[in-house]
Amino acid sequence: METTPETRATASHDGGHGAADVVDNAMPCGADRLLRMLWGQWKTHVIYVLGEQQACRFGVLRRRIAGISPKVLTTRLRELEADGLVWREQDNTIPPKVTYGLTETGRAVHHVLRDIEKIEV
Amino acid sequence: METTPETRATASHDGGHGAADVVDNAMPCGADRLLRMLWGQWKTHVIYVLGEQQACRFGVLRRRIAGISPKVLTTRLRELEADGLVWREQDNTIPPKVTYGLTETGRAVHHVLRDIEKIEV
DNA sequence: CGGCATCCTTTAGGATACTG
DNA sequence: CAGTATCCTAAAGGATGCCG
Repeated sequence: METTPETRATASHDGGHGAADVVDNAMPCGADRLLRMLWGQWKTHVIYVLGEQQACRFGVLRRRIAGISPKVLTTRLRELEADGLVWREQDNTIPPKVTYGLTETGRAVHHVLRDIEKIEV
Repeated sequence: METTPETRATASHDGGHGAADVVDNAMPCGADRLLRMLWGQWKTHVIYVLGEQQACRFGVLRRRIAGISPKVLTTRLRELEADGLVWREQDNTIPPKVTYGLTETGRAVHHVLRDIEKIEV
């Protein structure tokens, strides 16, 4: 799902008969792409925690998100980094020190998260 | 995942030693709940299409969302309805006629969807 | 400390066929 | 028309354990 970005809207060959009910492929839904960056069990929590401070180390992040396993946290962070929502800074020392934070886009997302929170359900 | 709402934050027993790094269980993240309503492959598309008009019949909806199967569309609609984002009106006639639309909350979501779309990535 | 690697279980998503 | 029912595959998610 994450690996194949455009698996849909591939049905434009059309049998050849006159198309009147041809599907509306001009689906706007740019929000879909961004929302997809927020799918997955812990994404919002990561954004939240990172949004509360300027930067955060891996271990701290992990402790602040109760119940997440290191593997999953790493995966989430890599996804968010690949999507340009999170930056990562690594010290190649022993012991290693890796710091994470939100990018500008990440902060924008953090902001809409706060808006979403306000919706009464 | 949808069926077990609070599987996390269950680690408050604490060994007994002074707790300084005790996890921050007061995770706010109310956005998480709403965002979760938007997970799943076609949710945003449904909200979008329904948001463009006042109401929409099942078949129309299905044709406007290229590639979705009836089963999946039904599932998505049931989920959105259960979450209070979509209403459903059924005529028990033959042939049946079922109409869907956004609730007030659904419209609020549709609105933030438009905001999210504006985020530059 | 901050990860990868490996394995496994659960869940989501979809194709197809049938029905009130 | 608007769904169910059944079956199947692909991902996501998570529990270890090892390594630089």
